[in-house]
Formats: sequence, structure tokens, C-alpha cells
Amino acid sequence: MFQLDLKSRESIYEQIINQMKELIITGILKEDEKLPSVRELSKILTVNPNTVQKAYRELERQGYVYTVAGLGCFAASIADVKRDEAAIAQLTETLRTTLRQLTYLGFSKDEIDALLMTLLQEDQQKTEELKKGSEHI
Amino acid sequence: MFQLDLKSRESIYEQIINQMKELIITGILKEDEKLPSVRELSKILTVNPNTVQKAYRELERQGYVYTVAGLGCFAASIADVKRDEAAIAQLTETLRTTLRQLTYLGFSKDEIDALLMTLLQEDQQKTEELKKGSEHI
DNA sequence: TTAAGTGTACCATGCGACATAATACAGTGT
DNA sequence: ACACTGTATTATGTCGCATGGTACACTTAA
Repeated sequence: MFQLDLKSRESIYEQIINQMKELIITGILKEDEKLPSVRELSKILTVNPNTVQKAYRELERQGYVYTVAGLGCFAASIADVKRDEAAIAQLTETLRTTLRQLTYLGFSKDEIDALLMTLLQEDQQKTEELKKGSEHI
Repeated sequence: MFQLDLKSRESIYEQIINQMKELIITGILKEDEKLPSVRELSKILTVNPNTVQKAYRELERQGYVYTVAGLGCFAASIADVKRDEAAIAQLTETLRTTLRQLTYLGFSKDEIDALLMTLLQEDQQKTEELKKGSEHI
């Protein structure tokens, strides 16, 4: 379910946040579906429960999940996240800094442009495959 | 010359690295032009000389500058910049997942395409402005 | 030769974010 | 009652970063 990179400069709880966001945004975790409990996920990932809790708390603060005391943590409505200005702004900022980094690495505009078109093409193809795959369910 | 943000999550030596790369790639620092000495820049930025040296060492490792003992640190030929494959792969992966998330958030290909072109335009404009700004020194 | 400036190499110290460990409390469901 | 859930707290250790200080070798100019 999760892929942690302990060597990453991204901290563990940040990785949990981002990967959980992905599961929610992509709909793999459907609305109101229960997330693994703090202790459960901590065992799966072999990390400290406090670390998982820190991630869950932040996910709730950002509106990706809601929690019920004694019950657990659940995926929030995607509608709350969709077209969420904060989420979009965050992604845009990520794109901006990434492009800048590529420029720092000596990439020309044309090179970056070509790379972006390739990636966008990949993304669209992936989307098409998902649609086709879901047709015969 | 430099703009440090002490509150940034980017460390000081990383900021020095990136801004120096910017100066070199934009041609503001021309080939074989001398960089401020370690001690000099440390006084300008009011940071520790060790911090500046750490940045310079990394810049040399990546091929952006070359150093001559006793003389100083000089801007290398942009052609000599070593393309860090690992860094490129990392950035590409970041782009890939970010595009994917935008798609999940309901963005169409055209919307993403437009956004990317805008950002790329911004990036290039920023580079151009830096070049122009350095003309009248 | 001397002095000042250059890069370079250490080592010790402090700080803050992160992760861990252990414990405790309150709410929910069986 | 019991076993789950989330939540909160405190203490401890680690690591990267930045600092302060010292030292050495090299180059250039006085």
C-alpha cells in the first residue's frame, strides 16, 4: 500500500501525507472509507504510532480525512478537495519550483517543453487506459 | 546580489547554490569570472564561512565552478555543467505525479497544457529579467 | 621575504526537526 | 468488561544545519 523511502529528504510523516492524499484524490480510497488505524499503519510501515498520528492530524487539518473519536479516520468527500484552491495552489507551486530546478540544471526552454509534452502525453494515455479498463466491469 | 530567506525550509547553503547556479546559467557570471571569495561572501550574507564553502564545494562537484588554490573560485563553462541524472530523474518523477494529481482533480489536458505553458513562460521571463537586470551594473 | 588574501580541512558546540519509546486518558462497539 | 479507536504528554536519541575557532598550503603584491 505504501512505499516509504527512509533516505528521502522528505520526512516520513510527509510521505505518508502525500501518498494518502494520492489514494484519496485518485479515488482508490473512496469517500467515507476507513483508513488504517494509527497503530495498524504504524505496524505495517514499522514506524512509530506518533509519526502516523502526526500525518493523520495534518490530513484532517487539510480536509482530506475526518476522524471520529473511538471509531477511526475516514476519507473525506473528494468534492471537498476537488477544485480546492489550496490544493491547486500547492500543485502549481510544486510545478513552478520543479521547472526552476530544471532550469538550474541547465535545461533549455525547448528541452523542458519537450519533457513536459512527453509526460503530459503519458498522463493522458494512462487516463485513457483507466477509462477503457473500467468499461467492462 | 543575493537574497537569503532564513525562514525557508531550503537551507542557506542550498539557497547559495541555487542562486549561484542562476547567475551562471543566465550568464550574469561569465565564464572564468571570479566569484566572491568564501570569506567575502560570508561577510556580505552575514553567514559562516563554512556555510559558503559548503556551497562552493558542491557547486564545483556539479561542474558549475572551478577553483584554483590561492586564487579563488571561478564560473565554469556552462557546457561543463554535469547533468545529475539522479536529480533529473527525481524532478521528472515529481512532475509526473504532480500532473497526475491535477488530472485527478479534474483538470483537462488543455487546462494542464495551458498552465504548464504559463509557468514555463514565467520561468523564462524570470531568467530574462535577471539577464537584463545585470546589464546596467 | 613578508604580508594579505585565497581555498581547504578540521573539531567542538548549539539548535531544531524528526522519529522513537512509553504511558495515559477518553470515546465506541461488541 | 474488553478490545478497539483517536488523542495527549513526556523523555530520549539522532541527524542535518549553522556557527565559531583554528590551522595549513597556495598565490599575489608590496
